[in-house]
Amino acid sequence: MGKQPAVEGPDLRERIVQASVQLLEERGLAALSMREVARRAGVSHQAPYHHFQDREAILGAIAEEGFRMLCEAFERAVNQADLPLHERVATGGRAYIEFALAHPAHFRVMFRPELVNLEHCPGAQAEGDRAFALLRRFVDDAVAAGLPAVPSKEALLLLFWSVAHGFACLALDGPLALKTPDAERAQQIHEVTNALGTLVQGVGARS
Amino acid sequence: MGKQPAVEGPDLRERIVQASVQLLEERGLAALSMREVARRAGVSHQAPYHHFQDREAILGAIAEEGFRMLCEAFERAVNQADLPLHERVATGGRAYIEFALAHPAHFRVMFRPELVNLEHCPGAQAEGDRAFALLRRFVDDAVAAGLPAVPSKEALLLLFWSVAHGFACLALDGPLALKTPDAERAQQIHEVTNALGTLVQGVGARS
DNA sequence: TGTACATCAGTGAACGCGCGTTCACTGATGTAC
DNA sequence: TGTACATCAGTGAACGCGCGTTCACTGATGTAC
Repeated sequence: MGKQPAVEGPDLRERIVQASVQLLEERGLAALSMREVARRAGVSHQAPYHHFQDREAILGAIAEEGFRMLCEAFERAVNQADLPLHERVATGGRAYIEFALAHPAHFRVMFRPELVNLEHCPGAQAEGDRAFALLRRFVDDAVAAGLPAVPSKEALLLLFWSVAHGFACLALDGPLALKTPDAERAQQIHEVTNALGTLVQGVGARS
Repeated sequence: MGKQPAVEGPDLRERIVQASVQLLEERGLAALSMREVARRAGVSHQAPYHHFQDREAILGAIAEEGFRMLCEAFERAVNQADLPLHERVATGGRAYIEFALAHPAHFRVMFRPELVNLEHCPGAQAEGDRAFALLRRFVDDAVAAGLPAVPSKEALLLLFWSVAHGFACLALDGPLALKTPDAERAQQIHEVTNALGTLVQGVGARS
């Protein structure tokens, strides 16, 4: 029971998501219509409606996939061999930024509630919460390792998040996208995350 | 020569910009069409074309206005009475964030080159450069006041910018927009900017 | 001073286009009896 | 084992809508002579 009927090629649902991501990266949000997606996936313009109620549902699936990838990348980076605290902070930020630059379409969709109301997309909501929990644990660990929680853990969390998120936005869509040649981007990421690490180190954490 | 013909009410050009900002704040980018803007400004759907070639030109005018406002707000905040360095850093960040939250439509348009190619909008380009120059001078002053330029001035500039920009994005469009009630927003802004100030202070700058 | 012409902001009808949406259909798979 | 029915992914024609764009027009202001 519930066995799927045979489908030619990979799952159409998955193909639609892939086509949407590709479309977003090439031509941006405004170009993402149900009809264009169907065209890209090589099916009739009605086919996508069997898998997604509307555009927002497709964006929700992309956001879910994005949060899952971000969780993986962040966890992998942070759980590396025992690093000193300031390097762990720099590494975590780097993982976030590199994820954003490697998956621009996912990243843009994940953080715009006007596009994807997460309440309509329980899967994306859950993955987003998981990512947030990882970040919270990261800060907890940092404080346990000697970082003073000044003025509060919440503020530190927001500070770390803001640095990584802000740089990602500036590099992805902001003026940095034009000002900095791609060749210097990696260097720039290292410098900014190291600057944050240095500040963290300076504030008195030596673990 | 070149004297403008009489116009009923305020300049139509200005009314179109205002209507566009209002439309962006109420219904977002996707709702901004030339026809809808004309409707809001109370003129025929062709009238806006006498002042703006297309949608991008309107967005360019909004970006220009936004950069001008940001320059004003930032300059006012930073040139206040002599503050110790760490407070000057916190104040600068606060000005940036508060500008973004007070003028969401302007802010969103200013930092998306896919929407407004600044090369097509020399006015916006110039104001943007001016804002960037202010930021550069802000960092120069901080370094002159004792902040170690580690690993480089560029990196410090990007770090400060990223913190303020990242928080603004998260609060405006990101998950923070939903998670944090408006009443706590001001407190949150203070905490984050103070956390940055504390780090700056800890790194050895005492001016 | 008047006359004739140029300029320019704004109007309103008409067009073709891509969109979301509705609807009747096809054809394969699964299920009841 | 067969027959009859249900389900469900995908098709393709048809619709009304808002959009950008083209075009001929109006009416006020400015300019040449």
